[in-house]
Amino acid sequence: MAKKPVNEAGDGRTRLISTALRLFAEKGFDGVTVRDIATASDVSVGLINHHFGSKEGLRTAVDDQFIRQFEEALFWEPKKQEPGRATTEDFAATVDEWISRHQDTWPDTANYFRRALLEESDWGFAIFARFYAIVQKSVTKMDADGVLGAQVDRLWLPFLMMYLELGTLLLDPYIKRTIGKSGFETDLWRRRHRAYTDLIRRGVVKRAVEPKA
Amino acid sequence: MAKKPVNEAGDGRTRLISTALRLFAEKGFDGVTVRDIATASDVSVGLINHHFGSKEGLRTAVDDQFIRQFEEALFWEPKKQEPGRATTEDFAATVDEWISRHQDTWPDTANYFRRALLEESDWGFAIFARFYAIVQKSVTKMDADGVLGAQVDRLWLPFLMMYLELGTLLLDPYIKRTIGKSGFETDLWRRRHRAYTDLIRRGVVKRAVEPKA
DNA sequence: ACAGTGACTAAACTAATGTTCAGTCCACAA
DNA sequence: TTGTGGACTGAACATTAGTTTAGTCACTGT
Repeated sequence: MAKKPVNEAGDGRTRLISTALRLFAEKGFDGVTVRDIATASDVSVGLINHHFGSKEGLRTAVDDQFIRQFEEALFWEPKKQEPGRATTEDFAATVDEWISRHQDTWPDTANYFRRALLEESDWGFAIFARFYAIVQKSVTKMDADGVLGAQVDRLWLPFLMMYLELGTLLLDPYIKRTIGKSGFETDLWRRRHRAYTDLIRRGVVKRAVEPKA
Repeated sequence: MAKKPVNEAGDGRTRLISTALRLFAEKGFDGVTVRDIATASDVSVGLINHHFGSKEGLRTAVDDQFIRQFEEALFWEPKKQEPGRATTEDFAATVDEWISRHQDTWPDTANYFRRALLEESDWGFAIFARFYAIVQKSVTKMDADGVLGAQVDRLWLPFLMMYLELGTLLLDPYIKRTIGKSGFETDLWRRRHRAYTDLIRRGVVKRAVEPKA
């Protein structure tokens, strides 16, 4: 080999972070050894501690990069809305758009997120809280606009909506094994989107105000 | 201590399994050492290998017991139904009943299940598949009874229903941190049940056939 | 040219973790 | 009483995995 002129995928530090993200996503933090990561990144073990102090430090760096990647979607704010129109769709649409823009790295991202949520990391909660605030706000808005039925449980609705929104993220491996393809494949994902909004709207919106089919 | 007359909680083997279930649920398989388990079970390390051959063997034994516990709910079959009545409720009701009957061990059960899904174990998939079959059947039945709207996506509906059903199971730690109490607390769980069935029915059932509020 | 800085390596180190094994104790059958 | 078997112990063992460190190399500023 030549003189190791900063690998095609960046320097050691960069490669370590992106490789670790992928491996953590695949096998979980405890399921990967520092040697695995080093080998896959084509660097020596020592470099991990050189750059990040410890394996835990590497995890932090990975988390940071992950969150930075996600910020865009996370700090989304609802734009001006025409009253009477369900704003939940805007949120879903933003997420969809974000996903399609990151399609190449999406599988890793999804898996990493899945594990973070299930491992109950602090930043996993931060992301959850952020999601919750958005959905919650959207529900409040709908309520203020008078499109929510009287019987609707204002406490549970946001959570149920999050279940529907996060369900594919958390359970996609099982979707895949059940129907043979990922729920994130473009056509399926689009269908899911329609099914989801239809379920929400027709279940939640008062019949009198219900939009034309 | 006397002569170690089979601890109040059964013999070593029994205690190891139930303790391991709890610890695995709390910290994950990799997050617990055999010494942790042995100490908490008040036996020596060696006993684990004596009975189960390896830590992995212990996991298998724990899985077996867990599945056996779950069998009742898993092998539930819908009873005779009055047509026109949404059978999804029957399933949800069965699950609710099962949970209330196992209320004492429920937190561990929920956590263990959560982790199993995350780890994509084969039996985790088996349980998922079983759930899916039940919900799927229920949907087919509703369709045959003509209570499903024409626009409803027959492929996604079962999954969306599972999301709603499993959501609290998977995300309860976050619910707890968000509203201060577990979604499984009796009153909240009951409210969730109502919110869920209401969301499903009014979103899914044709308006013409919709049951009296 | 020279010292310094920082990325990077590879072997050595250390703590931990799963496993093995020789041996104890007790129940039960011959 | 003897002895056989299984539950159980705990120290020793082997391996693994994270960390430390001495040292190389290339580049930078003086």
